Amino acid sequence: MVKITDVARHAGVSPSTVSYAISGKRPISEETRRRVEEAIRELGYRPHAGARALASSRSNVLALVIPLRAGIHVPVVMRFAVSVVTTARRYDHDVLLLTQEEGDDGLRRVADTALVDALIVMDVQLHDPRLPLLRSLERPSVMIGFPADSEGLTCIDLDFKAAGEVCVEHLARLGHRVVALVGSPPEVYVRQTAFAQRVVQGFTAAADRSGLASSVHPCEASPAAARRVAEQLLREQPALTGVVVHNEPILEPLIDAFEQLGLRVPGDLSVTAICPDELAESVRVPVTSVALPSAEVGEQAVQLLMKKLGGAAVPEATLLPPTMTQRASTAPRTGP
Amino acid sequence: MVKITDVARHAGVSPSTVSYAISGKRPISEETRRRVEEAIRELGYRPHAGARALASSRSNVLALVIPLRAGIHVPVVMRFAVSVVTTARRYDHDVLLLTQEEGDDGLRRVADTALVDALIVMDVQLHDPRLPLLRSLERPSVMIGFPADSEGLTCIDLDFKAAGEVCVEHLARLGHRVVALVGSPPEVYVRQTAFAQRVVQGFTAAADRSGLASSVHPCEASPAAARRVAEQLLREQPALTGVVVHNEPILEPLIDAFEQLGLRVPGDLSVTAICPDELAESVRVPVTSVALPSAEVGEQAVQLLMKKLGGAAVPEATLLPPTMTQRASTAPRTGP
DNA sequence: GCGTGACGTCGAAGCGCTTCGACGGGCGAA
DNA sequence: TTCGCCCGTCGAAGCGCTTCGACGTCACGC
Repeated sequence: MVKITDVARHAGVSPSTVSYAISGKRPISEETRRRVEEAIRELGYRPHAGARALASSRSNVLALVIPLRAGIHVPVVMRFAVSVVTTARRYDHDVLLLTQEEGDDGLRRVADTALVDALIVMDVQLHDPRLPLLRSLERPSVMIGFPADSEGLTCIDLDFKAAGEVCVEHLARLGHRVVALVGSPPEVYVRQTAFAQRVVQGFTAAADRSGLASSVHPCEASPAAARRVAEQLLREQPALTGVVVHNEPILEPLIDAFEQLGLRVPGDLSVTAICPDELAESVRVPVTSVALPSAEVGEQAVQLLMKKLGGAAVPEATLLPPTMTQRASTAPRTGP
Repeated sequence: MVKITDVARHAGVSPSTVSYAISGKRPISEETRRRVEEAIRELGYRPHAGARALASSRSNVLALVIPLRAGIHVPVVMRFAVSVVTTARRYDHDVLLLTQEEGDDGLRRVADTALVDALIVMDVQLHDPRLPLLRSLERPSVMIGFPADSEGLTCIDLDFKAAGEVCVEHLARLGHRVVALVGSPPEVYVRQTAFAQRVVQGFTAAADRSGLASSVHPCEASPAAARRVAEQLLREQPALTGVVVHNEPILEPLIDAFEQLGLRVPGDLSVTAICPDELAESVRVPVTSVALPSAEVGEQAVQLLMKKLGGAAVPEATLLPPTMTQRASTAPRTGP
């Protein structure tokens, strides 16, 4: 293994000079820097991560805790993770993967052993049991999603309330008067994941504001459940012409179900969704949707963390504004 | 930060004794071990990962390179990753997440800086550009999938050839005489990912052995493409009664397409698939399938790596035998 | 009774890097 | 001309841990 002293000798300088040439933490003459860089290249020098971490008390590694529970949409998690890794690399950091399963112990372990400098936690619940730990940890963290009380924490997510509103407002603008929200599986509400409830809030508030008749329906992530909900909606709200879907796996099955029940999309029924663009585009009838900006959330989460590591203050809450893309699944209301 | 000297003082022993008590690398009296453990608990001691890595030249971290290209099925990758993390934890290791995108440089970086002790590489191609690097690296690695030449490497995967054979043999046993394979998207074959070709080999070989008429059809991962393939099959092989599907996203759309073309599954057409059990079970007609054992592959990959890190020899190739689960999509051939 | 090991513990020497204080030389200001 | 200061570099002191050799003790066998 080639070490910093080898580089120093080869470049005719001291090890500390090599270190400063690499880190830029002290001024180094152009000439010396050149010689050092050349020596590094010629010898193929790579600083030892452990030694670095020990001496500088910075590991340049971030922890990412991913969820693995029922009701989460895997591709979204994956995109998010990839975006975190990619962004972290831009800041010369790596990413350690933890599973939700490890829980508090896992977080404490990687933080206390100085394996990581900071943490990113996904799938935050309203009363997430990890909150006290994250508050007490000496290392900065960012949460994806919002707990009930975000005091002293840093959170980021799509503004799901606004997303729900945007969907309703779009439908209202098209003249629809009776709308329904088909939401996430019941367990998602039961465990009080904030984003699901926020959508409901936004949906309901906007419907009330616009004077629309509305209803909310949690739904299992199976085609059969989708069909049941479709039938129920038609039975209970025969005047229904607008639907908002916040449940990735059943988006397509639900549209199928409506069509099989004799409703054309968007002819008889307009559908909007809150889901990744990728999914919205791949449905048979491309769906007007509010995008789930996983890549952007991941990128910003890392940037927030970098700021905190740099000692800067960051806002406690970052809500990404929803952006709606109009596709083929919505149209002005026809008929009476 | 509480360090090993604090623990030593508190327990009335020397730091080296604490170290040995923790690692068990030298015999320690029961009494001393007890005192040390108590001191650790009372002080909340956590060994500093960097210091450990520096002194022992072991970071206890594994690198996992995940693919992000088109044509791969995200949930499978995710399950695999989770199983790697979980298994690694059982061996007191953590997992660093790298993306394919980082390429050779990324691998070399984490290996050369001693950030990781060993590497797991997914989505290996027949002539994977990373092979020379992995061979030359001083750190052990395991590949998920098989390159054309696995000399000097350690590879593990489902035995896809056998999987293809098992599917055909199952259909043959049910009396089917004309079969087709609907495979992965063309790009998967173009870039010569071994597993896709292996399935074709097994499928073809078994069909020939059993004297079945057979054909092979790569297929894009879209419902529209599935429908086109279904139509084409009916046109070109009107006597077709058995289909093997090796393409997760279109499994359900393909069955839908067949049924819309007037073929009942399994009445008129038997369908088997190579896919995760989870998917096979969630289709409207549960599909007889060979499981994609991502969790098992991940677990065994880590175990292989641990053996290599322990200095033990491991087989170059590990092929997991396919296991078929019979479900509702296959039935004996009826008619003439 | 003494040599021989095994056992349990200690002290010291690093592992490879960062960082702090110091120092010489050059330059501008007084 | 001299003082002070900044620039560029060096040396040394750790960072917190593991590991190696050494040493004292005890039990055992001859």
